[in-house]
Amino acid sequence: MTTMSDVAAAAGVSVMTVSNVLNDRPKVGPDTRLRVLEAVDRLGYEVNLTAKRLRSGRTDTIGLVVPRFDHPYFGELAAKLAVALAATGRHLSVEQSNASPEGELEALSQARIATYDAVLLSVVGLHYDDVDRLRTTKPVVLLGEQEMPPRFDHLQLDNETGACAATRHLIDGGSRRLLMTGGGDEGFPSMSTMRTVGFERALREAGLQGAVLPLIRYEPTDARAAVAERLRQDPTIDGIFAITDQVAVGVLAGVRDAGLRVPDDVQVVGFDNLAFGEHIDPGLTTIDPNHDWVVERVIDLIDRRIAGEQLAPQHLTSPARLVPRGSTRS
Amino acid sequence: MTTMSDVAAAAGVSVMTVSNVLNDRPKVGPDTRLRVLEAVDRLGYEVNLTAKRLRSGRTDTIGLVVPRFDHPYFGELAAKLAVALAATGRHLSVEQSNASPEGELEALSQARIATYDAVLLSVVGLHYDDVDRLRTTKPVVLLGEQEMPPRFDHLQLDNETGACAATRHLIDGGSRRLLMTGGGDEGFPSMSTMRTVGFERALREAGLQGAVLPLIRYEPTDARAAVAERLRQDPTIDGIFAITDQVAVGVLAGVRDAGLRVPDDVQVVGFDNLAFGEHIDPGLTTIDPNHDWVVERVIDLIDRRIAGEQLAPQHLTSPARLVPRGSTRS
DNA sequence: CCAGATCGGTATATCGTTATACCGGGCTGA
DNA sequence: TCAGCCCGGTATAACGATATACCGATCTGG
Repeated sequence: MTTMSDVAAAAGVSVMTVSNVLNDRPKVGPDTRLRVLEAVDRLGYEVNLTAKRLRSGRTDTIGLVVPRFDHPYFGELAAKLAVALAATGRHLSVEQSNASPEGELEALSQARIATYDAVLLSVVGLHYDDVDRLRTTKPVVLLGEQEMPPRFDHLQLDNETGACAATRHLIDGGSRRLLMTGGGDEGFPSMSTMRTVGFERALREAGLQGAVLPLIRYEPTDARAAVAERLRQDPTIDGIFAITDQVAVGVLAGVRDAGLRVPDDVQVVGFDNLAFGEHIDPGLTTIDPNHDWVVERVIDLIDRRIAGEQLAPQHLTSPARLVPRGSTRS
Repeated sequence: MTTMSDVAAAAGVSVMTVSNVLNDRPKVGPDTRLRVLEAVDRLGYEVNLTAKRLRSGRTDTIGLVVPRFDHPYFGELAAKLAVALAATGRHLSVEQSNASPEGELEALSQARIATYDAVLLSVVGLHYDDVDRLRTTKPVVLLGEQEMPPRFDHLQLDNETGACAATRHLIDGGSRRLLMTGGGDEGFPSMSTMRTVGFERALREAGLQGAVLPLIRYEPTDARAAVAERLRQDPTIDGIFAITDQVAVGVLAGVRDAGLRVPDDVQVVGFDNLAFGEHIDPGLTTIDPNHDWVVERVIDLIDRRIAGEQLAPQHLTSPARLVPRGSTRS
């Protein structure tokens, strides 16, 4: 490995001068700068980021910890974050929190967090205590709907309002016998609980009754089977609010399995606005989680925290917006 | 920040003893070990990974560089890699290569690569020269179909055989007027070129003719419009090989837009076996890229390289397998 | 009973940068 | 003319861990 001293020797200057040139610091004459750059080029030198990080205490890298890589929701969020961070010369590095089968949550160790300037932690599927254990020097921003220690900055979706809007949209489109697929009150304000609350509020306001069909896992396969089964028992259901778009995909298939048509017999609305929803048939009506808003707020927050600004823990809620497509009539 | 010296002082031992305890090295008595662990616990100490990395030269972290986070293909691969690496106590960190609008490919700098023990580089969308410029100390394994400097280890899919199998499957199902959506000979053995070659080989072997409909971007929206348009011009087309599952989603929509039915009027087959293909209607027949095989080979390779084993650059090709579903008849 | 091995533990140098303090010389201004 | 200032540049000490060599005591064997 060629180091800064090699370059310094080759250019006949001190290491500090090399460092100064490479970091565009003042105090270096134009001719010296050229000599150094030439040496850098000739030796193919590149800085050792690990050493730089140790000494400077900064990494110019933000960590994003997600429960799983293969969920499109996080992929879409990560892509937008990466672009926004790149605009200010920083990098995004994504890690998975539950990779080890024992669920050891190593990505949550304070040691790993300290290797970033800040960490965005998706708390979906994490427990209050897992997060409460964190004693960290670096800023941590929580993302997602789960009750978490209030000392952290925390961004959530407006799940209740979104779910309420989704349900109202079903009612406006003529549905009267509604089913929510996935969800149920989990006893704390989780994503599931809040969306269920929104669903029930819309029902109440319209003077209707509805049912909730709980699911163990919010995946298409489970949802498909459960919905088909339920529709066979109760073919009068004419509107389904799926707790996520992933579930909605299963719901669409389940409705078909039961021999019914979307949206003619049953309207379906999802939640998350994943990219594929636009392209399937019928297009999936859904609630948009406003990733752009989240990205903007998150970056503003970490910038201020990294700058050392003292402000009370921020608990922000992103507005949610209905995206009507072919799976509803409206 | 509490450091190792703080712990050493608190336990009344030297820093090396603390280090020895924390790394399970021998040469430390049982009582001393307890004293140290107690101090670690009391002070809430965790090692500084940056310092550890600088001194030891190892990071226990593997980098995966993908062109974009929001493509499900990479998400699914990353998830499997993360789990496999966790089994041996290592971590996976995912970066996006083209986050900056200027396409500066910073993730490809030798400096960033050096922050990992090894890097898996998805070369989709990269140019030969971008990769050829890399002078790196750490092992780099290329993933994906693109002609690249032979001095690197390189894993690819068997695109030609897969595409041929897909096309043959269409023919077996009764299609005679075939269209490939996306693809075309790019003049070098890219994913696009090789899948096109496979398509044409199957046609030739069956004594059929077919057409290729090139696409600028392999995304559903573009594919949908292009296919609908093409089917209106030529309604006799009765089988479509979509170059990727993402494209296939658009193709399915485009076929519907043209007033035709899948698979009755037009059979469709994709490539990549993305998770959603199982759940849409009709289920998408596709070619499975064998991620498990790739993960196994990749890990074996980097383990040997990290261990310093000298072996010629490995160029491996993963077998591809047909997954028949409802979008084809057979 | 003593040489040599073993055990528990430590002092010191080092990884490759950046922060800090400092230094000599040419200018400026009174 | 000389005090003081800026300019270009350097020497040295960290950052927080690990590798290496070494050391004194206790154990073992002939």
